[in-house]
Amino acid sequence: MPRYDDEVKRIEAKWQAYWDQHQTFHVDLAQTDSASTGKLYVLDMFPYPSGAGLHVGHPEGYTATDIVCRFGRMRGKRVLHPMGWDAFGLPAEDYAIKTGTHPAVTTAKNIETFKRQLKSLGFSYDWSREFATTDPEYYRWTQWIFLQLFDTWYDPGHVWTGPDGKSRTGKGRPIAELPIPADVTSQGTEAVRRYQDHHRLAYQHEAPVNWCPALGTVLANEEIVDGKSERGGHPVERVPLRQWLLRITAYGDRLAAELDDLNWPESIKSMQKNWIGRSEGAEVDFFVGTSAASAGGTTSPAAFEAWKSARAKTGFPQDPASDVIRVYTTRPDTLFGVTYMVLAPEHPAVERLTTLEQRAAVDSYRQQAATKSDLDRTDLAKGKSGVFTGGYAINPVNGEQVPIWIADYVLISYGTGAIMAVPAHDERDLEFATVFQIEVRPVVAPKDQPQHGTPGFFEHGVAVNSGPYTGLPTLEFKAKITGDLQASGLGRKAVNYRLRDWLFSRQRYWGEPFPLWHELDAAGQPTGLLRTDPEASLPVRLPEMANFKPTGTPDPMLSKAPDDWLYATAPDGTRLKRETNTMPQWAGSCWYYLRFADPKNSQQFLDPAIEKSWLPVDLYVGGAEHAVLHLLYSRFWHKVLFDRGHVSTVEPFQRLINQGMILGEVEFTGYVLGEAQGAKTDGSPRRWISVRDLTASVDEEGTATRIVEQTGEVALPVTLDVDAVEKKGDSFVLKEQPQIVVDSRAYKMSKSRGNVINPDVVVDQFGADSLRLYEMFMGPLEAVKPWSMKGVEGVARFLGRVWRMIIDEQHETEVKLNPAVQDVPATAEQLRVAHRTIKAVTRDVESTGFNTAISRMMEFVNEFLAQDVRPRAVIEPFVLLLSPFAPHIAEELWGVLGHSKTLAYESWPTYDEKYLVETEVEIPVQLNGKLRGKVTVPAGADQPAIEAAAKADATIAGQLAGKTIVKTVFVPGKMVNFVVK
RNA sequence: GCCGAAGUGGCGGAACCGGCAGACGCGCUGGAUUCAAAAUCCAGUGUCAGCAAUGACGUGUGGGUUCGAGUCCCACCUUCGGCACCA
Repeated sequence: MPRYDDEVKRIEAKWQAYWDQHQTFHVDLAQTDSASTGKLYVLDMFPYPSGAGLHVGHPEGYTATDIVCRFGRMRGKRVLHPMGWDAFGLPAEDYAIKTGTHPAVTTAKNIETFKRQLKSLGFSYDWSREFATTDPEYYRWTQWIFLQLFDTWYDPGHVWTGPDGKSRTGKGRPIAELPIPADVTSQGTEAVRRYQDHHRLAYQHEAPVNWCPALGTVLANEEIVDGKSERGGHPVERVPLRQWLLRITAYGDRLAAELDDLNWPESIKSMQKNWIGRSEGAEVDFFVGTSAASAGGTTSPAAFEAWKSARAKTGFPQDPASDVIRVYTTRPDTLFGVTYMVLAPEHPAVERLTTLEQRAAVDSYRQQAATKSDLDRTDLAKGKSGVFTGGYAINPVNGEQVPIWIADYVLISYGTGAIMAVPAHDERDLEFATVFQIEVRPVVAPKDQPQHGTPGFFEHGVAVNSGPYTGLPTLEFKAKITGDLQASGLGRKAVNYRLRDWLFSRQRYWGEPFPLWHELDAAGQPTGLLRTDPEASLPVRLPEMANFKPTGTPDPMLSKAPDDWLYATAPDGTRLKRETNTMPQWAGSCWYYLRFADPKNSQQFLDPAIEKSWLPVDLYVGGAEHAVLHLLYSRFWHKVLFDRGHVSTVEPFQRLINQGMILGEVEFTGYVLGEAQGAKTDGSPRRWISVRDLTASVDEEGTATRIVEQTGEVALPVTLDVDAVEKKGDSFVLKEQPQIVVDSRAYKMSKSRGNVINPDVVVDQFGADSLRLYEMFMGPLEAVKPWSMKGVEGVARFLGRVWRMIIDEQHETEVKLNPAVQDVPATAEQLRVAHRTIKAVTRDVESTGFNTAISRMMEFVNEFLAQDVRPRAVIEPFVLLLSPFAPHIAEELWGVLGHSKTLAYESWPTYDEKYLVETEVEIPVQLNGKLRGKVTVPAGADQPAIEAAAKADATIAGQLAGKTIVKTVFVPGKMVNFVVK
């Protein structure tokens, strides 16, 4: 009795070994194949090989791409489907700190586990392309790309046509092509080098960074959630430090605009656009004079007039001089409503503008702001705070004196770090003005009541009280005044981004070293001048280190590296010290999709011929948690490589699908009062409380709890058995006490909740095919879905039925063909079912509707299990349809059906419409749009025939009696509807 | 607060262009097989009324368009994801 459940382990091991031995999925990209119908590059977001092993979330996307690949091969496509490891990063290093195990050892071990697990699922990767981002032969080229970034400056006005034939403005160009101003050239080569360094896409910057003492590293803004580190939830401090940044903002426009042509979910595109946050407005200079503070905080009208007429001649300077405060605004139309200005506390002009009387208050406020973490700043932002500097500026449009404040609601890192405040028409300014009782002057009115300006009106409208501009609609006003300011040298059009430059250095060990040296002076101090490692000498390997304890300071780990790694003397005698920062984890994942196409190339990062024929990635599948960062960084690098002529496409990922998260099993949670955690119970009746009477709350430790709305008493959650609850109305209640409403929901899988499903366990119990099939059957790939072990049993049962449909279970020992499978012609009805299934499954796979494709196959099996004769001519195509989903059982059945080699390259079945036509069809009959009956008529029956049949039907006739048909709606082949009175 | 996605049986979900709501699976009920159980097979299963034929109601809520709305339009509610002083 060879039952499927008894055979599954043998079958899966057998076919995994077969695919390995025959290199079934190996693809040689250099080879051309005239018979192929094109290339298909399908990529999974490669995993970080954590110590916890594979999670059931991983195989979801991996199964989807595997189906697409297997389907593609059967349709004659040449398929590139690689897998590798995103292996640099914090966890391996944290483990090293704890145990002393070298991160390379931990990483290798974890990779081994992941690989074993992935192989046990039968994915059709070309494993010969495998690599990890930690391989020196890989990070050699990561460093090489960094050198490209270092060698590039962005020329925003450059108009050019790329290899894609499209014209665009703005290009990353070699630093050698950067025009050097004459006054810089005249200062000598060192000045030129510094000028170039100032314009590179990779540059150094001293800035307050997010220093996390617990992790011993500086974090990027994106790695901080609610003021705490994303990993571990540790507090973060602001500390000034020299950092490497990548000038991603230079590409802001192109990163936003070039999303349009991509086949990505609209939600991801809009998330990226929001993240980039492009805004258009104007920069305006407010005159403060040269000695504002010493002049008692005010500036003479005469000096202002002189400045203005000078500006009319010179125009608006590129960089503001110290006699002005430059602001950025998106609403230059509200210039007549300005009643104060605000500088960020860190703004360099604060020092100069602060009067003697205000100095103490300003200094103390600045100190507070500097030490505050972002969290504190957000917390305190619930009310606005700020201090008057004592200084004044002059409003360029009306010559008014405007008081200058500092406040931390203005950020130094956005725009110019200074704003003109218009409390009447900006919510934040209004809040601030209310706290400090500053004048609110309305200058915009709603279109429908244009007489008076309306304070608190934040939308577009019509200008009032705005001198010569009064009466203009907002948009016209903006355009006009921006032009006028430009003409008089007082302002200009400006664009800003919410996106900041990318903080690219980390102070950890387990990352790519920078291929850079700092020149040292005679005293051994850095001069600020840099040298690069020659390309031929890459990779710069990580030095061996004795211990991995963090330095305890923001100094990088590598500053403790051995001297022979740290120091060198250049041929010209200059002493050099290595850059000791390492690159962030994002670096390795920014370009791995390129290397997969040519992973062994020791001459180039990627062969241009292969790049041209195999890029871009046609389908990229991964979790939505990478919707912004990874995908934005990758696109940025790709565009730089494009500008520098190393790749021929502007975008790396043509099509993107985000798989939805898999949650744990649905849980029912009731709440009780008067019990402590884990203290139950003496058998006394529990004091159940309905969730309707509870409200969510967060305690001091940040843990979410439920409390009684009226009394504030904390309710203890109790997990309930399914049998203890029932549905009542819209909610679930206790069976015993139906007035007690309970929670019913699925939670994110987590160790602490204990609802994690281990794929190894599922494979062991049901087999890889069942796991794959279940994950695809759960629902749409993109949806968030709860796990259900019963559901896995369901698909395992289906595979058992497939097995019995084709295999003779009566036979004692041998896996033999079921005698019902015969070489006889299929009946018309059997052909109809088969071709209907082929049509539906094909369409569903093409549209990634895997759940419905599986439903169709289930219908096929339900149909054919009931038949005593199962013609081979319909059974074989079915096995092929099933094979991308459940490849092991399909290969086995294919063998039993008499084939000697893998079905991986068999032609995908095709259907013929002629088998799909039915002889009779059932037509629904409606009366006034309501279904009243059905009539069966020959296929292709015309309207009169169907109407006659409908009227002849007993129930319809009864309903029609005594009524008049006013109208008949007829949809051929679909339905007929009588409108009656 | 802003941006995005989604609300359909007891549960996961299906329904292509506005045309039979609930495919397929889970669960549940009854039956067959069995000494018994597992496994398997058969039948039923949106709610209410009815012995039944059948009827009424039914896709988050309220309105609208239409012969006909889960699907289109307007307003709102809830859940999830993202952003959050970006001037």
